[in-house]
Parts: sequence; C-alpha cells; structure tokens
Amino acid sequence: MKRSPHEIKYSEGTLRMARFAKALGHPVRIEILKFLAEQSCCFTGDLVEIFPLAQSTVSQHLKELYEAGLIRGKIEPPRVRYCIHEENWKKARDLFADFFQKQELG
Amino acid sequence: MKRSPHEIKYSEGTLRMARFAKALGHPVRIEILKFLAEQSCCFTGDLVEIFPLAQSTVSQHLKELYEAGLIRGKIEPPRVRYCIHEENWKKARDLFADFFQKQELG
DNA sequence: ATCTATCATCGCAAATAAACGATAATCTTT
DNA sequence: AAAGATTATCGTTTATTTGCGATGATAGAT
Repeated sequence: MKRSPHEIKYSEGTLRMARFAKALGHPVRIEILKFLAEQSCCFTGDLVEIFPLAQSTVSQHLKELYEAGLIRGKIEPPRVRYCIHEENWKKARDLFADFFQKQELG
Repeated sequence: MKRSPHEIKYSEGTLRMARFAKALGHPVRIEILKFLAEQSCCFTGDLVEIFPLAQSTVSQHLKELYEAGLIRGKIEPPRVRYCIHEENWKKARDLFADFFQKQELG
C-alpha cells in the first residue's frame, strides 16, 4: 500500500482487538480454535489429518494464531502440543464482549 | 495464493464469524464502529474529518463494513448516513460470545 | 441547464496473506 | 553416527488488502 505520511495513533485495546480479529478472519483458523477448545490441546499433525491442507499451510495458520496470542505451543519432541492461551483468550472474550455491548445501550 | 484442489466445507456459523472478524481486523474499522455505536449514525464526511485518511480510503473501509453486514447506509443526498446494522450486530455479538465461551467449560 | 457538494468507484502501487513443495531443524531411537 | 518422525521455515506464486489521487455519479441549489 502507499503508506500514509503520519501514522494513526490507536488505543491499546483497539490494536489488541484488531490483532485478535485478524487472526479470526480465516475460517480454518476458527475451526482450529474450536477444535483446540474442545480437545483442550492437540499436535500439529492432528490438524494436518483433519484439514485437507498441506502441512506447511497448517503450520503457518498455527503461527498466525500463536503470534496473535490466541494459542500456546509446548515442544514435546518431536512434536509440538498446541493449546488455547487461556489468559489471552479471556482478554479477547472481554474485548469483543465490551465492544459489541456498546450499541445495546443506545 | 496457490488454490487448493478441493474447497473446504465450513459451517455457516464459521463462515459468518470469519467474515465479521475479517472486517474487524483493521484498527480503523474498529474505531469507525466505536464511533458509530456512540453516535448511532454519521456521514462519511464526519469520518473523513476524524481520521487522517483520504476520502476514498474511508469510503473503502465503509464498504468493507457494509459488505460484512456490520453497518447500514441510507442515502440522504448528497450525503450517506451510516449506522450500525443492529440485527447483524447482535448476530456477531452472539457468534463471538458463543465462540469464546467454549473454553470456559473445560 | 449548470454548478456544487458529497460520496463511490476506478486504476494504480506497494504490502500482506494464503497456499504449496522442498528443505532445514530438532530430538529420539537405533 | 545415522535414521526416523515431526514440525518450522524458505522460496515461489497468486490473490487480496491498503492506501492514494483522479474521475464519475447523484441530487439539490442556482
């Protein structure tokens, strides 16, 4: 994109929420999170079996979720166990809940 | 992207939520929605004054929000009044609430 | 009929995202 | 030391997003 001359200054909450939302902006990532929430945890390979996607693609989606802070990864060689990042999960839940509640008052 | 041979089949709720989330995936769109939720409605020009973005850019963000179903637009020549799409707003609120609640049970 | 105001759309450029196969990294087991 | 299993990362391709200025569309006002 053609960058703007002056960066816009956003609140911490807005940036945080946009980050979470962006990670949730792909159906496969929502499905991964749903699966994780049910199983509590799983390995990368489990997801590769479930979704008709290349292993590298699944890994990349996991990276997105990880960098957004929605999941944790624990190395258990040679595998990696991914779980919901509960603290940030609650943070996200609260951010979205507060956000969507705003209109209700009016 | 290099397209997959077979499309993945997602549930309606997942697709709907991903669509909403994608629209919320940019800080400026979150700010616009916050503003709309406070004001209940506003014109495009109001937003152009608030945000240091070109008019065409603001218009494009509004289009995104509109196509995601989060806002309504009512033509009041020569202006357009945008408001929260209350029905879909509630739909989104419920989708995100249900989604984030899943982990709480475990 | 022309002018003005407001907004959308077009066309462009740069950046990011999404998918893949191939390769590298890591730790266990042999 | 070598082999296996699992996953991350790299490099590439195509698609989408983000931003801008310029142009087009629409309806009220002159």
